[in-house]
Amino acid sequence: MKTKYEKIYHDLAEEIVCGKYQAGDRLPEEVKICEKYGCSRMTAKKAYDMLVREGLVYRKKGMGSFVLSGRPDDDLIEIQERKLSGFSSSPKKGTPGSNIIHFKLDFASKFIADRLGIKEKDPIYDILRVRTVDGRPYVLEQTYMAPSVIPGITEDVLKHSVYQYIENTLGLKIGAAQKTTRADKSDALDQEYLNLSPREPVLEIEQTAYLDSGIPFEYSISRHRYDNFKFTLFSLHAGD
Amino acid sequence: MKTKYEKIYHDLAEEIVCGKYQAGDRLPEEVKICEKYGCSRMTAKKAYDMLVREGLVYRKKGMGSFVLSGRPDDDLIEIQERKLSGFSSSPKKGTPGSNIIHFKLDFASKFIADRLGIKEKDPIYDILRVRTVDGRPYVLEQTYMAPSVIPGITEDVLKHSVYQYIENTLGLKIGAAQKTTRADKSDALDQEYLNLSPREPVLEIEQTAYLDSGIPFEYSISRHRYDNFKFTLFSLHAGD
DNA sequence: TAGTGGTCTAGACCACAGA
DNA sequence: CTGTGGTCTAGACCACTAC
Repeated sequence: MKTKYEKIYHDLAEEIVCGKYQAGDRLPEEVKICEKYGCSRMTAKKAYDMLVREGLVYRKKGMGSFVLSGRPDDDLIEIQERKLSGFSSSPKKGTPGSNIIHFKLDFASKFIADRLGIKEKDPIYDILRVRTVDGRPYVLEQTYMAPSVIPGITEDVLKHSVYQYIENTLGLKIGAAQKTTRADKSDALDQEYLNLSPREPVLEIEQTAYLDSGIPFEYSISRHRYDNFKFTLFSLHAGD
Repeated sequence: MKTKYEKIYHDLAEEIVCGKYQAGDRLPEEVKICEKYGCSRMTAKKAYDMLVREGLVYRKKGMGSFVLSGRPDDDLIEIQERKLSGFSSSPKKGTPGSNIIHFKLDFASKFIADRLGIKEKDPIYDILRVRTVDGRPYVLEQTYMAPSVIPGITEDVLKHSVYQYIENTLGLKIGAAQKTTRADKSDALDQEYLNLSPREPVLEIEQTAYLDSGIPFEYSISRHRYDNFKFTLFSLHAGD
């Protein structure tokens, strides 16, 4: 929590997700926030704007600030594109697991090299994993990373969290990601590892993730079982 | 273009997409923008922040502001979740069309009523359309809207743009949308109207769209052919 | 050291909603 | 009318980068 507006934002977000403020409730006006935190209105507004961008809060001139949805959930695994804790994937119930199918060092193809901003035949990590919930597979993940950018990946790191390794151990900051989503027929690999029949499709998410410095560090293709995965997004329509 | 920061944002975005600034180019520093537009640094920064959030620009302390990717495109129909012009769907080449399969007034089911914030059995528009490019179908769209919120929908409005009708004719402002994406097997309806075989899947996008006032005005389910549609998203990782 | 962006302030004026 | 949020300013200090 380095900045004031982050502190205010986190406090409010916390109070919303923890139910102190329910959907429809009115939030403190900016002036109240200013008094409480000893800040100017610009700073309070900046915090509120972040909440608005995430779809947690709705504000209207002359009326005030109100909590929007505590969205209903169902039993699908869900990625919510909210920034509360980065990319929050909520496996709901069940214990998550991860099986490494292969983890090797390889030479980059032109295609991969382009996406990672490295040269063809530069070394890359080539990782294929199946993620499971209660032992049942739900996603097949092919990941490529350049050791020149992210050194020291081990099976142990993969078993835990690559993102935590990058941020905590390497001290790098993750910046942004570009994602593309498609539906596709399942292929032999999908069918084997996700336990699908040939008629059953997958949801593919292709992602290039960037460090804070703008350097791409990961290119991945995730293929999800069609029947237990959804991808949720909240998007504002107009400019700030 | 009501506000200064919108004007600055639009000017810069225009210069980027039109190629005056290429990927990697350095953009004017804030002080230069301040001089050019007669504004304060806060205002210039606000415009730049919008560009950063959309993934068009990358900034770094002590270095400056730089254009990021003018992304490569392929021949898939693509929805890009950038706010340049709301939700921009780019059918690339070909002339888009829209066939209305049915357009009727009905009574809301509990499910639909919940999503549109109306009461069960309140009247709703029930619209089923196929969108085409060069006569070839690519998406089957089931849309529900409440006449109490969006009155006066006609086939003529549907032939053009519902969103333009809402903003220009009704003078309402569109605020935000919540979207959920899944893969699914195609059903008989999909197969008929999208010309799919039973083995071929669809990409389903479920959307609730809200007015600027927070009132939901549209609930829709779009089922896209799997082989010519993708959904692209740029997302920042951390707080502002 | 000079130049950049990141944060923050203490005001100001406006537009809008409600009593 | 008051209270709300939306915009905007003219400065300030800091952290970082490059030289």
